[in-house]
Amino acid sequence: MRQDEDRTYDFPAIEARWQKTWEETNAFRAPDDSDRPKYYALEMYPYPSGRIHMGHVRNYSIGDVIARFKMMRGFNVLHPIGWDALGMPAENAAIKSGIHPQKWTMDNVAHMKAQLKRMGFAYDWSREVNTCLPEYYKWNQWIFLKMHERGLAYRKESWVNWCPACRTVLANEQAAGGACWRCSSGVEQKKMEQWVLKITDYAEELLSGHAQLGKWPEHVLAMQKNWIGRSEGAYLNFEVPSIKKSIRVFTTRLDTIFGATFLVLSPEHPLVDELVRGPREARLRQWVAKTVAAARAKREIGEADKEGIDTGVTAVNPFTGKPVPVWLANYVLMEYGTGAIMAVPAHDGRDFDFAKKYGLPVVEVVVPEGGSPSPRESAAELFEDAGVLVNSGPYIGLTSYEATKKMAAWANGNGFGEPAVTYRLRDWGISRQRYWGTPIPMIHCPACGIVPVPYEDLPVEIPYKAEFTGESGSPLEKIASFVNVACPKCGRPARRETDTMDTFVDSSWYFFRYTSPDTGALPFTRAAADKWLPVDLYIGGVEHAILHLIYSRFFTKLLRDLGLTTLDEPFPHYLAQGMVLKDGTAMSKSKGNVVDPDEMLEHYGADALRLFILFASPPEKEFAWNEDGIEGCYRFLGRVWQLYQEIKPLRTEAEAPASFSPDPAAFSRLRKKIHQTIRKVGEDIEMRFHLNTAVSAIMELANAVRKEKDILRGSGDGRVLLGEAMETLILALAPFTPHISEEMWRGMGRESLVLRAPWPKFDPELAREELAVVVVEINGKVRDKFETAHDTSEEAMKTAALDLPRIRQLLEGTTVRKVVVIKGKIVNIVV
RNA sequence: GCCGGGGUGGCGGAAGUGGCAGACGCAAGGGACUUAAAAUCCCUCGCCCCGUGAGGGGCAUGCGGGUUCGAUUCCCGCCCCCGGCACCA
Repeated sequence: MRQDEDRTYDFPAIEARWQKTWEETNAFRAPDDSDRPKYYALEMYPYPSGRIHMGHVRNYSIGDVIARFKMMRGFNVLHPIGWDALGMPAENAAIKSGIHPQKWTMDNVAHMKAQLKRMGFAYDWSREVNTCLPEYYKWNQWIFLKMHERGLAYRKESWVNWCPACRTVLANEQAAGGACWRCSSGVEQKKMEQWVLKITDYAEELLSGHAQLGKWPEHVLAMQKNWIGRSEGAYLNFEVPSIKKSIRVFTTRLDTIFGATFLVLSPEHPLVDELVRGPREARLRQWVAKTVAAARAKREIGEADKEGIDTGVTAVNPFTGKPVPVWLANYVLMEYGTGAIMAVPAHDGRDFDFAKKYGLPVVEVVVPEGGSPSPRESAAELFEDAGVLVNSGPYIGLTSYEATKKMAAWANGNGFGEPAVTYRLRDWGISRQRYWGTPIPMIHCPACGIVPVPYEDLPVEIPYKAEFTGESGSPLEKIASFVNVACPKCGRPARRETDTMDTFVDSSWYFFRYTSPDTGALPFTRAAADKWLPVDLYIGGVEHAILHLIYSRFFTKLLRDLGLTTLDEPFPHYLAQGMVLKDGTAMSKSKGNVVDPDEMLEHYGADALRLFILFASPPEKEFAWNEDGIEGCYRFLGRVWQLYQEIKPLRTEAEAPASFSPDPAAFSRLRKKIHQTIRKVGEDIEMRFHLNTAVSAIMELANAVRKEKDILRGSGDGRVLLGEAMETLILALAPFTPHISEEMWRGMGRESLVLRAPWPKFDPELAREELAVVVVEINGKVRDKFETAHDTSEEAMKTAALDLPRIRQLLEGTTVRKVVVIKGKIVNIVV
């Protein structure tokens, strides 16, 4: 760790000075009425947990480079920030230390805001959004009421994911893998009534919308696609004569229907109650009760052994007319499809395992083209692909594809089935039994039922006075003044809903609010949204690939259908930033490997920290922290500062000493480097987002200046060029290290801010190498090289190559069989 | 199991389109300055071999094949690592 007296440049003073200037001049304000083209740069807003961490620093540094670069490119840049300020940590802090969630949150916001300012991020703070303020969450409630009107918000009793540690319900997305997304506790299953948003209405569009997301990382789209889980197939009804009802199944393999030797229902299936009646009822009911409980518990951990029981009832296979036994088993999920399946053990590993265990028949009905049925010993040997049908009555010989089509038509025509599409995606449960969230604006009236809070009564504010005991149940339930309310319909005493909303509701539309943060009439104004959206570049951690990013897409489509926007997709370009690691794992308090940004700011300053975090690794890759790296970037800035100190006075000094003569080679080398750097840095930032290589190109320019400066300072032309090189260096650094860049820009005699300076232009002619280096290979191995004009003909290149002394020597005694010449690049001699 | 993404020096990483592999930085070693240290500056730096030296040669982008005058890049087959989903019918 470096000592203060070692500073090669006074970053504390420089950074403070420019942060003050930016603030005083509202330098980052994005006017709504500018003629310049708009650019909306957005990074995921933070949860105000207390302090910013390196993940934030990385995320926001990447976004800041883009925002500042676009400003220099002449765009009217909207670069806002805000706070995802509702959520459980605030409430947990209240339980632990007695600080009110509001105070805790607002104090954290104040602290983190100061930290972000010390990083020098170019935010338009006039658009700051804070979701824990009633003026924000009022609109969560407003949107919820609109959804309720349209039947998109409804109440549902169901098994829900329950986190015992957080003591609240979780959405499926938040309980992926059976673990709470926030605290990693094992999730339990509980039957509860809760509020649900009908995201499944948009399942198809969320999937087809991917076509518009060409600038998203492949794997994020894959994850979403997976999550939505679209599945094409058919519903098919099996008559059960004994109860005069039919069992409906969903299958994607209608072509295997002749091999459906039994049906399996989930023990939670609604027909179970009827099916179990009869002589074995007691035993069956006991099995069902046991299995439901066990399955609920086991599903958290993973795979359970397949267990089942025969109901003794038979259904009729509608294609064969033959009876098939109806079983109940733990491996069929009530949540997916219809909760019942037709089991085809010959072509499905799970059904096969089950059939083997209980001695059920296996009938092979599909074989590979040219193949024939053969006994299979294990699930791994099964033929599970599409093929050609056998043992399938009138469909024998058809391909799976043809058979599926004909069978679907036949089932449809005879009224016992139809084509269908199902999704894995399920509706979004948003009820949370917590205090520090948006109150769901509903009232339970004994007479009128569930009544929405009238729009004019919004917001339903979170009551300030509450008890935070950590006991089960929401603190809101115990606040009489909150709970007791007159029914808006009949005026009689009623109870207010005490569930609050999942905070992912807040973050599903905050990017709209930034466009008109002060409007009181609607969540946002149509004009502002139309002007600024979509977000041109959205940057954030890939951990939100399915949660936040799918909810936001859903809300955008919903808001569109409410007429508030015309937008289909909010984020056409998403840059998934990689994780910040140390010692091979993610930084986290529990692992004790956290590097505090404040400490780095203290020792190296914001510019060095920003530069390092951008230089060490490309944005989408993981970034491994190491202290020596930031040391190196700090040293680099020190060298730039030295160059600036040396070059600055050359501009104003008298004529260059005549005793030196200009060195034309050095002059054109540096001039070329200047133009190449402008091109490379601009392209790396704008086209490829390769910020690490942009930084290395800037370093190369600095190295070139250092190397040539002592020769060039001897002539007037050389001095002018050195000044130009220094200014290029400053401009190129400006998006990365804005403070030191402003300081040097001012020092070079420039009046306006460097962030207002236009990004420099390069001259392609000057950026071009004047001579091409031609590599000469013999049998693909480099043997020599020579320089020549770019437009040297292939014939001349060949002659020149064969004439090189070294090549002539090496070719002695061999026969040249072939010579491959690529203009301006290579001559490969094959012998 | 399925779906995605990766394997390049001691390390982080470069190499838009098949054409000099290892840019830039870190670490390391040597040197200058210094009473000394820090800071700073200069030089060396993929591995192996031959040569006293200048220099020369071979091997190298996870492994094995293929296409090509030429492959880190394209194709086929394996191995390993990371991420996501996981009884989804």
